[in-house]
Amino acid sequence: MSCKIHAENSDSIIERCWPSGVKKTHQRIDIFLILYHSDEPLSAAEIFDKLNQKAPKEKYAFSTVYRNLLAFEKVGIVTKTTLSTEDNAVYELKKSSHKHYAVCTKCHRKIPIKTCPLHDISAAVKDSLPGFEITGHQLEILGICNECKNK
Amino acid sequence: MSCKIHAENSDSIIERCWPSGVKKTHQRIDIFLILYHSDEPLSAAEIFDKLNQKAPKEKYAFSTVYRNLLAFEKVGIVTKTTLSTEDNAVYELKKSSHKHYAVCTKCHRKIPIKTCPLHDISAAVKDSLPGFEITGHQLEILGICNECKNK
DNA sequence: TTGGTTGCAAAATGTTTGCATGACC
DNA sequence: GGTCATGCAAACATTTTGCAACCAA
Repeated sequence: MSCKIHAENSDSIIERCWPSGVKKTHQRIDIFLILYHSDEPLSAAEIFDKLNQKAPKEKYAFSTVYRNLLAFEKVGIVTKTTLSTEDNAVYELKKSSHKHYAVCTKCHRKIPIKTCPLHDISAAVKDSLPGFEITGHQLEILGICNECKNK
Repeated sequence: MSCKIHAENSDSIIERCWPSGVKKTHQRIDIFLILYHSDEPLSAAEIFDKLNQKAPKEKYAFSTVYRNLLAFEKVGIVTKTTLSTEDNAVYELKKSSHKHYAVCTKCHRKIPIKTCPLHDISAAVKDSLPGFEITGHQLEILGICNECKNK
């Protein structure tokens, strides 16, 4: 899944990225790595599926997934959002630079957008919202992706 | 609720705005008027509550709300979205110019933003998404509203 | 009159919680 | 060894569906 030429092994990713104050369990580590290697936000169900397809012998509970996503969110390394095309929540690791997605309204594919077109917009918005302290924003571009268009 | 100086009465709103091909029932009309007079997107539960507080003698079923919101969506006069701060879907009438909201992350107040800062951004985004046909976008500004800040 | 719409109840999702067992430090 | 995390099951919330009675055209 990783796009790096020299794939970093899981141990060193964990060593480098693990949040302090969070006990390591193999379930947590597995969930973290799935998020780490995904280039799009995942639903709890998608994470659950990936867990079980990676290690069918292991047992994972749905509640474990939810509880750990919440735990990660609390220590600030995971963001929970809801895309406007879906009814359920999706989760992703907070990256140094935040991300936006182009969402295909047909296949629901989520394509990360490299640039954030909003950095200098905040000021303009600020004028129309006196007193409102902007802490962030969420942007989705909706449309039909290349693959769906050619069907 | 209406901000107009000469409040338009319900009958003429319905006569002017009712979508063709949709049978009129008093439940549908009530739901439509609630959406019409709201300046923020509403959840199915909020619409249901408003229905029953407006006319406590009448009976409305939750399923009626959902079915009619879907019916309105199908004929293209209602938009269903999910705000990133909430888990459930919200609905609003499509207005001639679409709207964005500033969402307070504390009280979840939704403040409509007058301008859409994205019209000329689409082009810039288009470059980074070859083949992706942009049909729309969804933007939320997150932050703390004036009221919450002064608590 | 007749087909679409409603209310009710039940099912289907998605998410959260209680509790006893089990694993990490 | 004590504490916190897990699995399981049950609770909960939101949304969808089946069906008989009902209403608008």
